[in-house]
Amino acid sequence: MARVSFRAQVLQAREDAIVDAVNRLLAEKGFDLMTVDEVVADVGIAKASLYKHFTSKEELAAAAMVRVLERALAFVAELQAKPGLKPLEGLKAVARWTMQVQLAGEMPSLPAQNSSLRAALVGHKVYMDRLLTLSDHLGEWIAAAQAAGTLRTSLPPEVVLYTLYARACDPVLGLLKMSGQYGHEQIIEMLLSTCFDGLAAG
Amino acid sequence: MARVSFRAQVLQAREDAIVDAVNRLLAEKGFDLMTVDEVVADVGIAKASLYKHFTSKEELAAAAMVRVLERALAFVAELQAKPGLKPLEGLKAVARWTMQVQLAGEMPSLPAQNSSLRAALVGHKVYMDRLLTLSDHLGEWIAAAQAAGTLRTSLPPEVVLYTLYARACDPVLGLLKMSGQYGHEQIIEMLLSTCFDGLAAG
DNA sequence: GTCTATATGCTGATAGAC
DNA sequence: GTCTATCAGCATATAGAC
Repeated sequence: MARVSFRAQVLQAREDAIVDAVNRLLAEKGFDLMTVDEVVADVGIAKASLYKHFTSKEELAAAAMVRVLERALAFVAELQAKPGLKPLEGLKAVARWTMQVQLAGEMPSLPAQNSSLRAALVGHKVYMDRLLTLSDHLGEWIAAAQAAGTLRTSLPPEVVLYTLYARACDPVLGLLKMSGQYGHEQIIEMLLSTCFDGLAAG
Repeated sequence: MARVSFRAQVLQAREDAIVDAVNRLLAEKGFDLMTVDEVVADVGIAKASLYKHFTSKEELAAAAMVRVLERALAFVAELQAKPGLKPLEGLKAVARWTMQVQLAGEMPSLPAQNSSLRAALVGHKVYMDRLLTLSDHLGEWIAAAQAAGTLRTSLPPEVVLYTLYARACDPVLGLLKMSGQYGHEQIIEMLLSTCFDGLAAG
């Protein structure tokens, strides 16, 4: 195990604080409306200092996304350690987890079609690695669930995967939360139900 | 019928051209990335002229949304004129229509959580009127479908309504379109299927 | 109402001293 | 690496001549 100097630990802590702030602001206002000035004001450092750690606003967003993806990967690993877990249950658990993160105000929201950000993200090696790794794990569950007959085989795995990812930024969740009529657990169960069982009567 | 002067017609045509450009740019880049300069460059007028018609960028977005909502209302009216249309079929037809508009690149995309825009929209009388009118019509179909047993009664009507509205800005559609593996009609049928029948096997 | 020219503020990003 | 001070550019919105 490599020794880590005290100085390096302080730097790491500062970077963590930056990513914390970025993550919260991204969840709150989204990428376009988040400004670097807000980030530095939140962390309590000078803007030039931030740019020593991260070279652009896009890289800030990528760092926040990487951290969320790694949390997701950790959650998936936890699930996979359970023996006898059915693939469909794994998929539902992940969908539930993304909604919990969203309700906690910890899910960064990136514009679906921002060109500058998309370009930066697809060119970001760590981000792409985490995203593809997660997709691989979910893809295995999807294939297994389809083989087990618990997931509809008429849908291409890709469509299932995208549909699950979309639950992480579903505006319906925000609307229901804002209405104040339902508890968090209730919202999650209803959205899980619409996602897996659909709107139509069985 | 009121007589309309030639001058007024020209002004109306110009406003239509402005809303055309706004609608396209909103669909293409979204509200935050759309600039008023692009709009006026697209229409071929001076910026000050645009601000004689619309007093702010938010009002431009509202005008585009009003036009889309009125197109939706016209579509609903068309459907309601058909005798014997089942409520569930009406809801599916509307969902299909929103996806077609989206695939045609004609669906304005507004940020879900932009504060300045949201405030302007909820304070915009015409926009709110059209939105509530449409919600009323869809709400009737939802109630009728639940009464007829074709729509799950375990879901509050509000949740169904929001879920349908969310199909109009579903990122899954854009991802599938970008992948290039599926035709437009195929994409729509798959997403309709996930929406109404769910992901799980029946 | 339309135009040219401009006001005003804020953005992401840097220079250079310490 | 951190800071203060600042840059250059672009955003929305407006003044004032015609």
